[in-house]
Amino acid sequence: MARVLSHRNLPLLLLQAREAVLAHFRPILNHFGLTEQQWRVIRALAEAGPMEPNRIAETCQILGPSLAGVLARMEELGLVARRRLEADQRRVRVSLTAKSRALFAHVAPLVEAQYRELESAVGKQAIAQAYRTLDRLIAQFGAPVAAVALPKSPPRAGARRRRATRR
Amino acid sequence: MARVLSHRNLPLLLLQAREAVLAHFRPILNHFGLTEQQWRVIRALAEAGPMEPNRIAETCQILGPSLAGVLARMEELGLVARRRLEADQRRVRVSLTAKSRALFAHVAPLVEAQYRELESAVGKQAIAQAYRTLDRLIAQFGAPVAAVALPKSPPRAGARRRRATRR
DNA sequence: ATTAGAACGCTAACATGTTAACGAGTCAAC
DNA sequence: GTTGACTCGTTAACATGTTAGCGTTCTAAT
Repeated sequence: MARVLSHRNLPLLLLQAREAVLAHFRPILNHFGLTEQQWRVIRALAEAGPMEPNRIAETCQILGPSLAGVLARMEELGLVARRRLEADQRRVRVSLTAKSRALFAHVAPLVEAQYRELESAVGKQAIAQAYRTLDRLIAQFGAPVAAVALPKSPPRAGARRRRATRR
Repeated sequence: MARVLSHRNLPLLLLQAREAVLAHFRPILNHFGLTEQQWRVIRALAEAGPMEPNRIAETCQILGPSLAGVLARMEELGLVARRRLEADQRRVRVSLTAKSRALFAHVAPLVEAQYRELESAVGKQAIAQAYRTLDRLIAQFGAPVAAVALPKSPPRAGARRRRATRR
């Protein structure tokens, strides 16, 4: 658990914290053959009901293009169902299946139990404190902040590869 | 900035917080053609001097296999140099080049400036508070915690694909 | 009725994350 | 001196993250 460089490097510190927390839950998900993202999607749909991809994306913090693949594989595995909306053919409704609902019923209690395990080891109010701090951080950093001015012709590390036009 | 599901979901909250913070720095790195990981590596080497891959990995929170690719591309771009240690031919010493040192000299002040911008917008002690909370979180969750018992034959979402032996 | 924009989900191309396993090098026991 | 366990960096195979751009559908202005 090396922690050099963490000061004046908030993103890295958040990454390390996330890893430290997630390490306690990863074994559960692996045991059920679920990826972390699949579990986020299942959990979101189980708690909030059927949703459209863009809502899932922002809820689960997964970008659209990633989500397309995640949902495709989950559909393949029979974990979600996708159908176009009658009213608007662009939009899609994603819902859980019987299989994923059953899976959720198995996994959720274990995740909750692990949570309580951590709470009792770390202290309930320490975790509550973390929630408060993070909530505030997100709210404050979400508001617009002035961006530093960037030089016009910077020394670039690597030229961005050009995209091949598809056809 | 949707924030449903965040409660009783600490990993997701940390992910959202990280994204909220990083959003303010990503434009700088993109401007210089750097990926987030490349910047972490350059910063680490600039601050701590030459290192071996396993040290870089734990410092930058990048897993070994990912780092192998990151370093290979960075070497290709002339951002790092790799050489085997004389004493132990398994080990490697990674160091910055003149090019990446120059790049660091350009980028670091901008990152610092953006940091100060955020501090003045959010409040210095709010950020200090975040550091304290995250440090404690990492320390406490890093310590061993009892793991919940897992069922023997779980309903698996997807069978893990078998690995093809290479030869 | 037609058409320019915008919304939505998606594909494309590449970089990275994750787990397993490999291959070369080291070192200690025999 | 061989052997066998171990370390280190890496490759392999697949899932996901990231940015650009495409194609269809919808909407609104003409």
